[in-house]
Formats: sequence, structure tokens, C-alpha cells
Amino acid sequence: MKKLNAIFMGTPDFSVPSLDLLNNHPQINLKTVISMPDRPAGRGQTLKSPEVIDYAKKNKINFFQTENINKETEFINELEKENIDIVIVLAFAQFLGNKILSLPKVGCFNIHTSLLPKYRGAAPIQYALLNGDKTTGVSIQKMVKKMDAGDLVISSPLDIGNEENGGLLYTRLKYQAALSLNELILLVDAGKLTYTPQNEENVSFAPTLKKNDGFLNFKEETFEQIKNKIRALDPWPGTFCFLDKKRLKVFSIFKSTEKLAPGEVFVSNNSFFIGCKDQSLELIDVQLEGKKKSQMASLLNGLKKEITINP
RNA sequence: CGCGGGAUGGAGCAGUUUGGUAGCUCGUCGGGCUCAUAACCCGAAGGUCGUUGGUUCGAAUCCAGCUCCCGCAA
Repeated sequence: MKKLNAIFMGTPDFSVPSLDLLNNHPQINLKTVISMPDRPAGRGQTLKSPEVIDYAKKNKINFFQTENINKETEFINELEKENIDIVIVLAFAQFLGNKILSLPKVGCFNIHTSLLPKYRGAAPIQYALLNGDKTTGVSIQKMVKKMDAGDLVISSPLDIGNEENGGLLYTRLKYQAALSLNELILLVDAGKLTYTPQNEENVSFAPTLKKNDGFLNFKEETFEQIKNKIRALDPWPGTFCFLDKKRLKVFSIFKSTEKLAPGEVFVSNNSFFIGCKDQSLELIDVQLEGKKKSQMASLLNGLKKEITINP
């Protein structure tokens, strides 16, 4: 059986297991890896390569970095000579134009971490948790110009644990994505690919999360909403409020029976209570700006003055 | 040289501007009270103040270098 000539497009660590699978798959001849340019990152803002590029360098795979693949006409012309069969896209953070979409014989396939048509967009994992879903999954769709709207070829559900946070679900889906990719390759290889159009009536969106989406507004959010937000955005981008003027990251809370007005603060026995919209909660694991992660009880020992939250 | 905070008994902090015997809230240990207690009372142990050097009669405190931790940002 002839090997499939493949191109992989992706950027962060999330894409690496799938890339690893392609790189080692007997049915695949991996031609090139395409990713975003190096970016300044971390304290000191030193230039850092996408994880996918690190992998490519380490495994001596051809790679190409660009801000916008659609504008790289020269590079695309080169690719056209390569007889590409399939393009795999996972967490690439770029849209693909017609030139790329029509490049491979079989098609461009995108691995998406939700059960499409639910949660089209950049942050499906977090949205599933934010909404308290019990199930999510991995979808593979044949890409079209409209974002995440192509016909489905694989839809593989995954149960979400009750206390599961964003980090764990992210990791599980990272590997689930690679397993689904293997299914796709086997189907393509056997010529048994089937296309199922998405039901447009059930479409929902999961737009990119910003840092400020992690703000905990105790006055206007219910306990359940806050709880899900902490779970969903842990460890990234994280949830926070303000203790006086300083940022206070919040990692875990307990439900409390204290009767407090929304936004009201109450301190007792080294416990810190805040009223939210429908009931009240106690802060447990927190981290004050410039400090290490600690327990709220410990932090309270050092705080003497009146404390205000979200002033 | 992206911006900024921090390092003080086991924990969280104050003290640093105006150098002069190290303090607070907890925890730990012992004792007391109590049917009992995470509550209360009495007492005790525990710190070369991150590290190196400098200034000084004297440095947690002033100056310089170094190490480590963290928030923003990406």
C-alpha cells in the first residue's frame, strides 16, 4: 500500500502527540510541519519556538514558520509539486484559504476538541466545563472556508469527570486527538471515509478566552457558575479577584452556609467568606500577587486591616 | 536589558524611609478550665533576618553583586 504524503499544521504542545503519531505512522510520509513564528514569551520576553517546532527540530522533520500561510505563495507552489494527499490541522491558530484547502488530494482535515457542531471556535475545552457538560469529545472535519463548519468524518465522545479541571481534560483530549487521527488515517487508507454534514441548527460557539474572562464577579455570578469557571479555567488562564488593590488568584472554593449579601465579605476563625449571587462561598486555595500559592487561612494570619474584595 | 512584587522561628506577615538588645497572628509542646471542643486561660520551645562583600562603634534596616520565588505581559 502506498504511503500518504502528509503535511501537519499546529502550534502548541497540544498538537505534539498527534504530530508524533504522524511521524511514526507506517501509512504516513510526513513531508512538512507548518507552524507560527517564534514569539517572545515568559519573564524576560525571550524568543520561544512553538512546541511543534521544537519537536520537528528534534526529529529532523522539515518545518516552515509563518504568520499567515495563505500569503506564502512561493512556498505553496513548492508544496504543489510534492503530491500532497492529506493535510492535518490541529490548534494552528490560522485560517486556511482556497489555495491550501485545494492542495491535498484527499483534503484538509481539522481535529477539533468538541462534538461539533457544538462549540465551534478556539476554546471548546473550557466552554464544555464552563457549561457543566458531562460529555465532550474529539471531532475531525473536512475543512471548508467557514470556521469549523466542514463535514464530519470522525466524532468520538469522551466523558468528563465531576471534578475534572481544564488541565486534565486538555491533556486527555490531547491524546484522544492523536488516537482519533489514527482512526482517520486508517479510514483514508481503506478508502472508507464517510462525510456527515453538521446540523446547523445545533451550532454553538466557543470564542477565544481572554485573561479577563477569569475575573470572578461574586456579586453577579452564582455559586455554580463560579465553581465551573474555576474548574474550567484551571490552570489557564486561571481565575482571580482583587483583594484590596492586589490580584488574588483563586484555585479552589467551598460552598458555605453563611448568609451574606452578594459581594459581602465575612472573616471568622481564619476562614474567609464571600457572598455570591445565590448563596455564599469560602476561599480555600489562593495566590496573592507576588506571592506563592497558599491557603487563605494562612494569608489571613498576616493580614490585619479591613479586607475588601473587588473594590 | 519588557513592567513589577517578594525572600525575617514550622505557616502567613510587621519592622527597612528616621541603623542601636527581633515583633504580630497562627501552629507546635506542657499545664489549666470543661461532659466535651476547632473555644477560652497560663506557660515554653523555636530565628546566623536568602547569600557574598562594603560603609559604620554598631546593619533585618544603608550601598553593591549573586541566588531563588512570584504577579503582569506573551
